Amino acid sequence: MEMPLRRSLLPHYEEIAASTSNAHGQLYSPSSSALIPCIQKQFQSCNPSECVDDFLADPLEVDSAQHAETFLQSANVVPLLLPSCFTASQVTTKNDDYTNDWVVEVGAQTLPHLSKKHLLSGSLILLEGSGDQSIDESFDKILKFSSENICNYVEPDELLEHQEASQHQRGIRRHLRFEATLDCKDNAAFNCHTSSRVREVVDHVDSDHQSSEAVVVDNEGHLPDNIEPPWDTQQVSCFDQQTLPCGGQRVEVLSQYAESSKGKRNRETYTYESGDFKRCNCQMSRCLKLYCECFAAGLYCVDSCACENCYNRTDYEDWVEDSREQIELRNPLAFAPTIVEQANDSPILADDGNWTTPSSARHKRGCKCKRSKCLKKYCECYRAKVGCSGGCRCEGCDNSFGKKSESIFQREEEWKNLLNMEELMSDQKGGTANQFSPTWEELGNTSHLTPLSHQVPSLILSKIWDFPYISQAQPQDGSGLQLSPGQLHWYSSALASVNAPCEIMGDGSPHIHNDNSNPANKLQSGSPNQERVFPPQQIQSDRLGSSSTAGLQSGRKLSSQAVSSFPPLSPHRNSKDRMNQIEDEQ
DNA sequence: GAGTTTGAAACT
DNA sequence: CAGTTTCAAACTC
Ligand SMILES: [Zn+2]
Ligand SMILES: [Zn+2]
Ligand SMILES: [Zn+2]
Ligand SMILES: [Zn+2]
Ligand SMILES: [Zn+2]
Ligand SMILES: [Zn+2]
Repeated sequence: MEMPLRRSLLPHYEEIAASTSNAHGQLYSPSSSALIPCIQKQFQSCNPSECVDDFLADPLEVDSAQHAETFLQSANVVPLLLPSCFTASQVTTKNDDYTNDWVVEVGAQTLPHLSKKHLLSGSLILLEGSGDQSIDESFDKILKFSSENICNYVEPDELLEHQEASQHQRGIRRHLRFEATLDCKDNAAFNCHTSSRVREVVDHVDSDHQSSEAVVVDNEGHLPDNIEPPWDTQQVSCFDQQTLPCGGQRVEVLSQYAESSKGKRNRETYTYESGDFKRCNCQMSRCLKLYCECFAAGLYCVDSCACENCYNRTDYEDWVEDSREQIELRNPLAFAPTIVEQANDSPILADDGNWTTPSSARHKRGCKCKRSKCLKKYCECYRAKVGCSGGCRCEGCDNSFGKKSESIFQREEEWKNLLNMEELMSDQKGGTANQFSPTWEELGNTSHLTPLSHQVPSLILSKIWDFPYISQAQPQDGSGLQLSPGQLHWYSSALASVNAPCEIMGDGSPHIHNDNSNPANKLQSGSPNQERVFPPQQIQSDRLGSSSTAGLQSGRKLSSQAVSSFPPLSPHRNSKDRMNQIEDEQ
């Protein structure tokens, strides 16, 4: 199916999303240079009802694989420049009011915790244009491609009913929504099949067409973030997994668990074929503490969350931000990636007779399990589907992904201990004997110590992969999730620095796990996983440099920031105060 | 769905 | 840093 191209110049649109998505629903992040020069070729708003009709009638029955392949070839672009960083709706362009330059933003207003100061120089660099004509053409193709999945629609912002908001943002907003989802089910990068799954469409009524201001709206609550696309690779992640055209109507994808009446209007429900979208269930934390898995993963809560008194919403972006900062004050690495992949360059002979290089991803902080034996999801290591490491303080570890005692880290520790002992021994030679000093005999049998391979940290997986629905062992595109600014930072800063990603086999488990409780497991069973592995030094340097990004310029507030209605912000209020204020509200 | 168990996060 | 409390998920029935 080839949807008509809806693209034209729309000078009255100040801001319009230029996201590029293929039929897999994945966002393609064009190689930098392309974006700016071509960005003025914008999308024409389609007739809303027509769009919706299209959308409902034929939800992206596109020959996606072929299309994507053709596109990629013709575009002559290397996928994976910015894999799985953001959703289509998180990429926006706008004309800077002052410089008249086109600005590309990745998720500034859509990423929940993201303010402009968090915009990474890396991603911006990637998106800044060079004027290269061939890339322009490529991007043209991208636009063409994505335009089939994109349309505008006008909707009155509910929040504009707030006086405060309307003072700042009169008139309508033009919203881009990419809120249907696609499955991608193939281990080949672009050999995917797609299917749309739209649960719920919420009608909104147009109003006030007078304003020329167009704001790409936040994507609060719009997508089944935790949809479990059976990505088999992260390689496909140049594309957003969840884009669909949806004009004139606001399409919300809501969980089967979501309350059907949250004051929203005119709901019309469609059902997904499958999927478990439920997420957090917080009651006391307001989803502003690490207790909340959404918050901890750097995601906004979604409608499928069953949380109460949730502040982890775009409406409360400032509180989210404050809470983040407060937590990072306590632990600067609180939102840092927690799963670190260390490439084990010692291939082992797998059951199938092939040589494989087992992953040695480990939890950075390690667990402290006492009763679960690291055999249940109580254990963070097990939950992340990684083995326990020397960093774990677990007791009676029986982690089936790798016991602490068996980990290369443990072996490394043992070797270190051994070497320390040797040093002690050599020191002793000229010194006084110590009854507690080990003897060479006490150094014992080292036969159980397997030789250490060169263990180079090669992949730092974002904490987002810890999220139950996005496990590291089932690598999938993180796009579509509303990443927090910090999350985006950790992630895309690493990605932005990548020069030549290499690949390793991604299934880190040397063991066979039949985790039927995880739908993603079912969907991806039997497919080889591949993960991107990034050069360690760059990641390291990026991470070290991460603390210096706070000084990045901040632009005008974006829609989601301006519509916060609870409670009014005091300009000089610090984080602690704000959090206390929240406490007081209770 | 209710109740229990668990270990991280938060707090002191 | 350690001990305690709080919290929400995982688990059990
Ligand atoms: Zn929550
Ligand atoms: Zn949530
Ligand atoms: Zn919440
Ligand atoms: Zn454990
Ligand atoms: Zn562990
Ligand atoms: Zn363990």
